[in-house]
Amino acid sequence: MLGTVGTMTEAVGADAAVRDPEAVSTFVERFAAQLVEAGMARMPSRVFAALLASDTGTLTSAELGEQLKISPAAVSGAVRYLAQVHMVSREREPGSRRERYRVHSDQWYEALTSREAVIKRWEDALREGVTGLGADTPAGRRLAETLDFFEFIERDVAAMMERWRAYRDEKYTR
Amino acid sequence: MLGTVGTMTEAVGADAAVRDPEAVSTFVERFAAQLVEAGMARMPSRVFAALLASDTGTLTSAELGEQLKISPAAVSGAVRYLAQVHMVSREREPGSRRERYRVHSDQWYEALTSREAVIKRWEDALREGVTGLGADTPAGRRLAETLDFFEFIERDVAAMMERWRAYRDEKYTR
DNA sequence: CGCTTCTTTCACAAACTTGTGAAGTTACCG
DNA sequence: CGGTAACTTCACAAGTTTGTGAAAGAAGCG
Repeated sequence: MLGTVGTMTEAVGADAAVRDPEAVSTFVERFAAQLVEAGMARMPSRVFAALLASDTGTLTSAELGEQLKISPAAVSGAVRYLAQVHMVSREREPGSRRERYRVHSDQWYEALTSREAVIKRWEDALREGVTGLGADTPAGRRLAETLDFFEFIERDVAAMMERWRAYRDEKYTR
Repeated sequence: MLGTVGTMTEAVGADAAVRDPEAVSTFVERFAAQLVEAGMARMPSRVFAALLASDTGTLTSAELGEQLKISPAAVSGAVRYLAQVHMVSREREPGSRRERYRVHSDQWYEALTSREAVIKRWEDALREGVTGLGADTPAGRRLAETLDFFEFIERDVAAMMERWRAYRDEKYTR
């Protein structure tokens, strides 16, 4: 498999030719390393970084495998994860078996910051804790305040993202 | 459930005696599980949750080991990590060999949200990427916008924490 | 000062995670 | 419909991570 592209008829964009692969690789590995440090698994991190550094913001499974020197299986696993957490979306160009993966700025900022599901589950655990330990105990009170904090953050982050969009529109769509 | 409720003579603190260990344990394990899911290692998560659920907000190494059924070595490792990321502080009561670990709300909120070091390193990697790929390339532009986003977030999170403190003071210190 | 109590360090076995080759599945294309 | 390109699933070997017991290291106390 991977019998070197040959036919460039596909992947129409193809201005990619002159990009310095060395520079791309350097960025990909460095940025991925930071994501790993922040807790993300290795392959998803690398795949995501590669997409970020692509000109169109999209890559096919084969391109990812070749660029990162990993098996199709690894690409598949990484992409499944990334799609699940909404950091990339998958598209299939009609009339092809190839899948394309895309990083959509708007979308992944949201995914990154909102982390809503995560916070929601923390809140649930805290709420149970307040009930279980008693809202009138010292520990219960501490948990309640923590819960309060998360609820505050949650509201405020939404507002922050609004401000970001406004700021960006002001700056870029002009 | 609640098997041995018998020995309530220990835990000298007047009202502290009757805390239901079952309820505490349930909270600790559930909350810790959420922390683990969010990327934190297992032992630090459990130790932190136990501190959160304690009445005074402090526990000794021995208490942690007993409550969580882990070795002193495990406690030591977990606490070292938590102290490093400023989620707990260590204190030694004068005239004792016992170390006490404390969760200080103010402090760990900051630790949780600021994540400054992390974001800073992401920004560095992105900045290098913009330079390496060229600020005038499509990919370079994408990285620049991402960098822009992080810089925005960073500024805004600081303001958000201010608002939280104001809100909390309004609510609790009265 | 030496004893005792508590904490930390270290080496290692067990458990888990990761990425792979290979087989299996899906769906375009002729 | 059959061929085949592309993606996914599976079982497993290699590599990490984790938590432990044992030994070493601090530090109050007598």
